[in-house]
Amino acid sequence: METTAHKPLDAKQVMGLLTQHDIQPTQQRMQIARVLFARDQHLSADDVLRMVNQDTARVSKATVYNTLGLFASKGLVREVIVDPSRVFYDPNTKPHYHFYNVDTGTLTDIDPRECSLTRLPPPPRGTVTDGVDIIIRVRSGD
Amino acid sequence: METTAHKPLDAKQVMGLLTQHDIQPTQQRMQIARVLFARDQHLSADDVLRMVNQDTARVSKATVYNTLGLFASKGLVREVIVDPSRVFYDPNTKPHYHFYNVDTGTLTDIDPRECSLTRLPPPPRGTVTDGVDIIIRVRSGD
DNA sequence: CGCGGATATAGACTTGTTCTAAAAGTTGGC
DNA sequence: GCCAACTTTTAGAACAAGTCTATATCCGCG
Repeated sequence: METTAHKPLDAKQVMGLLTQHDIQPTQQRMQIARVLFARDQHLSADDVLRMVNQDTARVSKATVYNTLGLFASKGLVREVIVDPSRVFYDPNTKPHYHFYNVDTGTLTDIDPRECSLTRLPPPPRGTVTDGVDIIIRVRSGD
Repeated sequence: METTAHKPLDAKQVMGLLTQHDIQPTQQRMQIARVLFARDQHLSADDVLRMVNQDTARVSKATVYNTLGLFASKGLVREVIVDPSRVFYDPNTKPHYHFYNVDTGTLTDIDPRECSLTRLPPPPRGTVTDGVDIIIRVRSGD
């Protein structure tokens, strides 16, 4: 059901990803990238902080936030804003959309071929399009 | 460019709106609704708090938040989640989509007839669709 | 080695939002 | 009209995601 099935990446591959995106590979950036790209998933900053620190390694909260922001600005990951209480980071930067389960807080990818969005309106005067998000909000029958 | 051009409503009409949506009309709910429905606009809770209190009237922060949540749950207004730093409330509950200018923080409505979204994928097993959001993020050429 | 710029860090801080416990308002029965 | 039960409002404390600040650490280069 996922758009792409990432395989866990080794150190060399993660480093490649960073340098390709103009990001100096440092210890903590590698660790964070490793967590993000371990699989297709949608993690909050807090998730990343916890996962990165669950074994010995120490990465500070500030660094996690800085790094996720950096990754997003360099196009390494995509920020997904569906829940006012936290931002999700999506390692899949190819065009695709999302289901968001408001009861469980779960995000699921939608392959862009599964929905046809044609004929977008032109952006307002003096602006340029930056991205298109489609979010289908769903509920578990509660 | 707006989907619907609301005309400012008088007290009687605002009360009608509330009762039609199963909401006990109280003083403060009326005031908040009056601000929201004064025109087609996208206000944050904070905007509403300020506007409701700018003249004599006093409505507490807690009440503004409670009331906006109540209105949203009763379908009187729509919550628009595009910015992690605040939720917007949209008095237009008809299906429509949004431009979001990430530089200015401005929301603009998109008439659904301006973009054709056909063929939505079915919601994941055990879930029902709650709503579809389309957000076109734009930047002012900075 | 040791300098300088980039990066990381702890912890204080900010800010939107929620919670809590108490006060005020509303309603219906008598 | 008056009381009891319920709903709504309130001030302010609490909370949590995210940001800021000032200091420390790292790292490449001469």
